[in-house]
Amino acid sequence: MMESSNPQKSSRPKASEKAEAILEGAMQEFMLSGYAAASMDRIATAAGVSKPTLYNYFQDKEGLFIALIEQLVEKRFQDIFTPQHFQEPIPLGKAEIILRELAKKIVEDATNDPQFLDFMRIILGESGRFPELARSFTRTIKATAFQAITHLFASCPELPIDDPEVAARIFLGTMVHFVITQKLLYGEDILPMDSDRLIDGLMSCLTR
Amino acid sequence: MMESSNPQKSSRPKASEKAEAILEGAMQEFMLSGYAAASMDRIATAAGVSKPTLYNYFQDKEGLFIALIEQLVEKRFQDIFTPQHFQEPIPLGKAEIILRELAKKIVEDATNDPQFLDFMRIILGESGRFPELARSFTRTIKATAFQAITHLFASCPELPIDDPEVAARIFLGTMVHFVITQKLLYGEDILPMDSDRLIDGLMSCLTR
DNA sequence: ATTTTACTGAACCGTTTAGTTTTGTTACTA
DNA sequence: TAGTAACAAAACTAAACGGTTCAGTAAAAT
Repeated sequence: MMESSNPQKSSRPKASEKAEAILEGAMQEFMLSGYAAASMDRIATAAGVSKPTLYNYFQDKEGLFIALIEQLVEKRFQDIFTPQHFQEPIPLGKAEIILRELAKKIVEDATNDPQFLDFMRIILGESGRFPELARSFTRTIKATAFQAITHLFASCPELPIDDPEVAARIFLGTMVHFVITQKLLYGEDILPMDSDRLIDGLMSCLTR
Repeated sequence: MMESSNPQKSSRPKASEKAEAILEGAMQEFMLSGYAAASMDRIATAAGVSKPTLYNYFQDKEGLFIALIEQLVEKRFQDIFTPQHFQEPIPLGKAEIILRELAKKIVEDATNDPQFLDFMRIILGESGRFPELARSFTRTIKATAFQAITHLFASCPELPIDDPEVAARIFLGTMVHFVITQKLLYGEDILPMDSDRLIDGLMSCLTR
């Protein structure tokens, strides 16, 4: 009977593949236009799917948007927190190195992955009209990052940190604000600042 | 002849008042709905002005939006930088007090003035589609804040700061990121943190 | 008293929107 | 081979959009 010997052509795609294609099209469109200006027709076209099919997989525009952002939050979460940066125990003397790598990674992510900037823009810009998505982002990504960095500061005797939670806030705040200012708000052209210089100053101010 | 004994009724409002009313209506609508979802009809209604009048004062939706944001950038600039926080020379021993007040002011502004949060959301969320507005914000507000704080760190011998520019980045980054996380992204409910505790830790980490 | 200016309110234009329905085609299945 | 389920393509609805036009009115200037 030879069912579907050729999986790439002429055989019906699986349902999950359709949903994935729709989410991919939605990502393109939502990231390019924002929520309000995004068009369901363009999403369907970008996904290579008809509009009724789109509405068969997702209830409406809002539902598709929420599904997309939730998926992106999870993906970002795994991108950031799967590496071995956050295993215990932290070898003695390694904490500062790990922190420096982490700081560098934040800047590099924002520099090399334009999708990441679009994602930040959407989360921040729509946080008023989609507070639950912002909360999901905060609970999942921000909270985990704070925990990991706090742990890093706390469980390392070589770093005489009075208040590890506050140190984590200073660390993440400095780096995230740097990325927002330089990349999201085009500060690179207006207020140039070498990221290594900032990281050096930040570390020398925290690890002491 | 008794011209216009009653200035509030029956006399034609000045042109500048109309423009102001339109900008006020535009602020309500743009802050509530964002750029794309804002409606020119609703702006005209909110401003108490007919649509042709609206288009008599502003070329189109984009022009009105740009005019509004530019005005808000200037207003915010004056709100923040008119006070006597940034006069020279800095009296000896006053630098740390000024910095603490400034940090407190950032948190209080974000807490008490919901317009400020809406403004941040618009600037960040539309920075991709209106890069010139983001640049204007960066040039006017961010750059001035960096300069002032850098000056504060630099010209005060009691603070042994190696790199005043970096210190300013750490200071502003920590406080702005705190506001973004706690207020814009609802971190207050998820990751509670007392602002005084953060400010204490930040100051003890910077002034040493 | 008359002209000029500024405005309103409503109708209107063409376009676009989210979302639905209808029709035809294609692949799988009994 | 007939039937079914899934799909694309297209047309469609009803509403909203940005922006314009127009007739009429009231205040200001001459």
